[in-house]
Amino acid sequence: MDKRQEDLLKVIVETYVKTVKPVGSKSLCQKFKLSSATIRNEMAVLESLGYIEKNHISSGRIPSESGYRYYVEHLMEPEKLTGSDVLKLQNIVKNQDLVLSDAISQCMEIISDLTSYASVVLGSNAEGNLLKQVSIIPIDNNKIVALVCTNKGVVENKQFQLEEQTDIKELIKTSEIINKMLTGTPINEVASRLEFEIKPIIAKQMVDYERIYHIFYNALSDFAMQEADDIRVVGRAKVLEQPEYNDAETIKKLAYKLDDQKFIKHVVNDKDNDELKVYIGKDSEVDPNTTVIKRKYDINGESGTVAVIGPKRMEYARVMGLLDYVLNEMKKKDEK
Amino acid sequence: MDKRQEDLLKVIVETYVKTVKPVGSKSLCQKFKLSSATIRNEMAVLESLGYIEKNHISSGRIPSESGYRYYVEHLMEPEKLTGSDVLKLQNIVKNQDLVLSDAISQCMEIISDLTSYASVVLGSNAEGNLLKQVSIIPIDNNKIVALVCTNKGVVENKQFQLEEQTDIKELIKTSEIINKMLTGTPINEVASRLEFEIKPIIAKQMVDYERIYHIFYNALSDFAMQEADDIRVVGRAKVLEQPEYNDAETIKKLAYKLDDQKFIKHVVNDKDNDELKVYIGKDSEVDPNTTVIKRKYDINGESGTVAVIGPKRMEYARVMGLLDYVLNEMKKKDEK
DNA sequence: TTCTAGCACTCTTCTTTATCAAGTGCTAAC
DNA sequence: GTTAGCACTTGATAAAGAAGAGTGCTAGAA
Repeated sequence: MDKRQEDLLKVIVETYVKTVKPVGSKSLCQKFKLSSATIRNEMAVLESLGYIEKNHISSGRIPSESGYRYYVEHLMEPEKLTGSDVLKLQNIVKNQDLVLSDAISQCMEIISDLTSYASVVLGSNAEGNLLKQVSIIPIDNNKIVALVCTNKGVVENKQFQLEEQTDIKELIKTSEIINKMLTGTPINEVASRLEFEIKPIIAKQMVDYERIYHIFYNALSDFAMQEADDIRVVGRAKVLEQPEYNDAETIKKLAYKLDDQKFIKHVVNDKDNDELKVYIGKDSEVDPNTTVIKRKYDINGESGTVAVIGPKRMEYARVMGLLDYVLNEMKKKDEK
Repeated sequence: MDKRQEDLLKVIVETYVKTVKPVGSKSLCQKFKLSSATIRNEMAVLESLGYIEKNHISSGRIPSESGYRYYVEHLMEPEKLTGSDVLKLQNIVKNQDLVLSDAISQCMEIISDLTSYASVVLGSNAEGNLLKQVSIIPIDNNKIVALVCTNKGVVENKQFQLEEQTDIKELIKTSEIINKMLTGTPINEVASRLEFEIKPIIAKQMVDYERIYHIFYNALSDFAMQEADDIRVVGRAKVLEQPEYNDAETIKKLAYKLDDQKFIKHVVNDKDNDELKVYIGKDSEVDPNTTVIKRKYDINGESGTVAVIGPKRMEYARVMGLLDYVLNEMKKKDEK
């Protein structure tokens, strides 16, 4: 591909992204100061290379998946944000109260708003977390809340109904034992240490130890199952408005997938460990017309993943720019 | 309306609910042992009363909104559950660990699954809750988690980034003061008492009291704003599969509304204080083809609202039966 | 070589037209 | 009060035609 062909591909992608209409040769004459015939010839080359395709024999061209990929990898660069975009994000970036994970969540909400794509925030997996503290808060005579907090500040709470014979004092005592012995334990090992180290101890001291064990086991096991890492999807409904989703069946399927947390987690999760990954079309596993842009971050030990889900015909440069901006600002903020 | 007309309306509603096709006079001959002409005459009466309508001059009849309403109020009664439905719900009902609110949430998930409608659980509004306890958990030198727990076991947690000069000991001390002085305060009054009672005290004792006040104010104000009462919508995507939603525009709009928590909260909230309320069609505010069945519960002081959102052509009797069953079982369980 | 004008061809989209089946309302007779 | 019969309306479906956009290819110009 020579320079002119690359230029042509770039213009085709960007035009199609804007107009959502197949790009014809005539419409590009002006821009290239060439006749439509010449452009048609060049287009034929791009088509034979697999970068563009046509819906039917006499339609304009649209970028193929590899066309988009080539565009993302070679032709595009992250767009500088506009003033108003910066303004909207600044509110959050400047807010000193916000902990990293919350700040990122809120920024991703804004990004979803700005772009009309869906955004995903996958909190740092609890896997690496260490147990910080468990607490029992008595609500009334037969109800308690068990709280579990990790060293990264992830909190899980669960209510339990007690039976008559269970003594709240014993529960609290057990929580103290756990805090003394298990603080600092990786969260996914807690359940087994609970069984083999804590259970024997309380078995000697307490009447209703089975039940007490059961409660802590339950409160802690959510983490072990990794259900605790919270995934948040924003803008599910907004992305459906994109014009390529114009068929009832497609929309239903897409809505279904976007609503399925497990699936989204799978899509966004560590299929690859790259810092930046763009899954275009079929690669997205979401829908042949959909792209997922995924970025991992690791700022001062706190790591996680953010992603944007939109049509294949996505404003790649803009989204990249937005993500760059947010993660850079976060890094800056952390360094201060 | 005489008995025969009521029967006819009932059959029309139930047939239409099953088939999603306008009901013609011929198809009812067998069931009523009458000629189609007679049925047509009776249908004309029902139509003049506004209970059924036709799409166009020569189509079969479909129930109108008031037709459905009449059906719900006079012709239908809650359906007894099938064995398999009971079986699926029993798993949750029998689980002694589950606190009421969790049990109800999980039952509503099952109901959404069984019916393919969306279900909503609106946790008891935090408005009536009283402050039980606030805690500060230090995560590391400059990060803490602030926990707020109410007398009904609702827990809210929020992370805060500390600045250098803020002393964690002072934060913890403040939390103790709050616990001593404000426990039992209605949650929506906490913010103002914090300002007028706590702030003056800590102002005397602590250097960085402004910042400390700010943290607690923030942690507590979510409740005051009533964002804390958690609403959960399940089956958002599933309900879109209903055959009446076959137009891309309609589906998008519906998806949009179901994804909007504020809107759903508005729909399900106390427009009326009735224990059971059925909003049919336009009354639902969701979509002219949609019905919302809403039930409030108050079991042992814990109150909340559950709702089912489905097509206007809903299996009313079944949904009513399911809701009856769940709430009755919960009540029984509580009495034990 | 490289570019361009011209033309036949293909395919989509939109509109028009015709036909079919379902179901109604009405009348007259049972 | 019920029914048979018939004219009529409407939506849905398919077929046919016209318009428009855009292509590929050929032959000639720069």
